[in-house]
Amino acid sequence: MAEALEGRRSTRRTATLASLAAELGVSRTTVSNAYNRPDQLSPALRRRVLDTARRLGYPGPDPVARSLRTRKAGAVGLLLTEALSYAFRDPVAIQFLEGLALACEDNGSGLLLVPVSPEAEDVGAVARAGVDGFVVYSMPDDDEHFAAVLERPVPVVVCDQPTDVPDVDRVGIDDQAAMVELAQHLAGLGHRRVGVLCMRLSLDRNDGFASVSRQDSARYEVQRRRLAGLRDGFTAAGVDWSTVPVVERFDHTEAAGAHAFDQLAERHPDVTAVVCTSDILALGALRGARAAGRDVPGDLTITGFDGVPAAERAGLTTVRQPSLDKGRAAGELLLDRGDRQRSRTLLLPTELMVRQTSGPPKS
Amino acid sequence: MAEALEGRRSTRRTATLASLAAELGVSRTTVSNAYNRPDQLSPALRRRVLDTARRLGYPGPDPVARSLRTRKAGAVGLLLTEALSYAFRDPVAIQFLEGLALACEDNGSGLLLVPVSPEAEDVGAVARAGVDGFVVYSMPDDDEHFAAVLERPVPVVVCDQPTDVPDVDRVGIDDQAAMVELAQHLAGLGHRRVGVLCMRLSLDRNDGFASVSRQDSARYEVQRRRLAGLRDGFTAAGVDWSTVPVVERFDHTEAAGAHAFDQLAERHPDVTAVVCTSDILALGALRGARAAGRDVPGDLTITGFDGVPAAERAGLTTVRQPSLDKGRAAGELLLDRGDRQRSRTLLLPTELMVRQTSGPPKS
DNA sequence: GTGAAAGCGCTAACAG
DNA sequence: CTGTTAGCGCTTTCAC
Repeated sequence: MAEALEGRRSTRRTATLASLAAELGVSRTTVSNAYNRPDQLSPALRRRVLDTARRLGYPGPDPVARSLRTRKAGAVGLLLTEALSYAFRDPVAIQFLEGLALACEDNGSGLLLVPVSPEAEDVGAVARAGVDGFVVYSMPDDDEHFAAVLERPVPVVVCDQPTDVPDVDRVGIDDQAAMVELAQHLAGLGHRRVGVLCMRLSLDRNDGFASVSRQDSARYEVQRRRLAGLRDGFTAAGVDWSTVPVVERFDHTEAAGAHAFDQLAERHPDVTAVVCTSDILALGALRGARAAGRDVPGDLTITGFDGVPAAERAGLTTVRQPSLDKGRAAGELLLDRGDRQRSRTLLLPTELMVRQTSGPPKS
Repeated sequence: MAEALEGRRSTRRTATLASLAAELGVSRTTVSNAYNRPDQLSPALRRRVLDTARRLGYPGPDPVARSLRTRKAGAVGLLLTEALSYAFRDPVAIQFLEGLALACEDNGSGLLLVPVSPEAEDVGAVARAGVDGFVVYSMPDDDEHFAAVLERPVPVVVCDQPTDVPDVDRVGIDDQAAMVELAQHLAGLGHRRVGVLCMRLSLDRNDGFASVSRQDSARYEVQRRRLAGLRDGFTAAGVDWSTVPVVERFDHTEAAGAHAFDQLAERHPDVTAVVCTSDILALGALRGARAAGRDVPGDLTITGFDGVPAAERAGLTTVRQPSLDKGRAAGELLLDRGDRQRSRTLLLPTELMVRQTSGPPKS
């Protein structure tokens, strides 16, 4: 980045507040006031200062120097699970971003997307971010970037995962309870032979079946809890969870969902319901199932999680979560003045959306 | 923002590089080197420095102070047409963002979304952004925020509009030529009675027909050029452009597109083709047309512009533009070292995608 | 209404 | 390999 930006425009690095003051024969204070406290000087003098500034090409107080002095950067840092660019492919993340952006806007704060290189050791980006606080979106347990955030002496708000971090506010949903509810819905319809499609459970790629022990030790708390909710709900309905096939996918795409469905269906052709831990996966599964000639919900039930717009269009039965509200709440939690006593946790409501991809089992 | 972030965590503002050095009995340089130039001191000493830092709760060099000293912020600022949050609703903007994020990632730069309040005078946010350069996405002519960006002594890259800004690089497409091609396609099919749906042409809301003079004086250059392209293309086919109805919409949503279609169809029921200057509008028009019982493309042709995923799914005939590439190119143009001589303009290719919403006129 | 003094916390020559 | 010297550009009491 060093010389990268040494361009045409940047060469006109010219006047400073001090040189302007000298030129005008006034003190630096006065010039500073002209910009920051217009009421502290006569309008005439202020006008003179600003005019001279323009003539000298003085661009106004340097933002970085001001930040150093005032001890505030005017920006919120955002740390994301994946590469920065991935966020713009995931509809849930996009909605979260929109909500967060809204909160920042209201506050006049900038939103700094912290570059987290692919698998980078480069924790440096976190240390180098000039921000007044961090919002951390859905990180795996024991993430080093997150650890780096915690090192910084600024407030932090986590969305979703990980939970139970001392001195850190959090906003999320009750993933486990939401899944219990979904399981009850399906069990109520009569489903007993179910299969599950879930997102990655650890940092190492495992595109295939996930054992119960792998499920329980998942490094992604959200997935762990969603699976736990399904286990609780189905177990209560008399299903032996250890017999329930869970297929994991590292990539979070519809294609992955479709392929995971094939894998599940091949080995367990008898399942009557496929529960997916995300809408994207479910949408893919739906496509895969229909491509395989299955009738949904006629002879197969498929459900998702998240409540993205595409799921609604597809009539997918799913659990809706307020992604945008999570973003806004995270921003507000970070930026809101006031009662910042002990760490707060905000759990937002979810809603089971029964639509057209779930029904009673065929037989 | 001031006290907003004075929280639990932030109170542990403690050691500085200087106090650490004092504690260790070494110079500040040494401590600085421990962080920035590990090769400049013995591993043993470095370890001692780092250990003591941890013990004292020293979080490492303050990013803002470092930025002041090194004269680089490590971040790129992004200025967007609308409120920050709008960007996350527009699929074209999202793709642009993704591309830009990719370029930033590669460079290890942060991406700072500059908060531009709704209709804010608050140009201050631009002045206050600690960034090494700005990417400006599709701004109207004579925008004051953009003007504020130009005041800053840093490099600037504009995407799309406005064009012809001195000393500023630009990336975009040839909107006019792309529309000429589309017009030729439609004229070739035999369409002579056409109608147009376009995005806002100025900052004041005008949800209705736009006169030729309003078209020509549009403050949004992209819309101006797309309309000009249509005019050129259809005029060449013998159409009197002054008779072509152009319906404008301030909001860029499918609902607006559908409603605009109704408005057009009511007053000009005889048009055989509706050309929209964006896919969103076209998707809305398509919905409106079908809701009105029209057969597309049977008795009505509808086209879009942009090439968003939803347009592909809908089989919409449109002009595809490489939104992601534009974002990446903008980032690279800003960050790439090297030949930064005079201002560069990068025009990316577009492609006419003839799909299932265009066909010969009915009669 | 205006100025003087005192750094914010850090890095970068350049000596040693 | 380590320390000295000089600020980066600005804001902010606190007197005048």
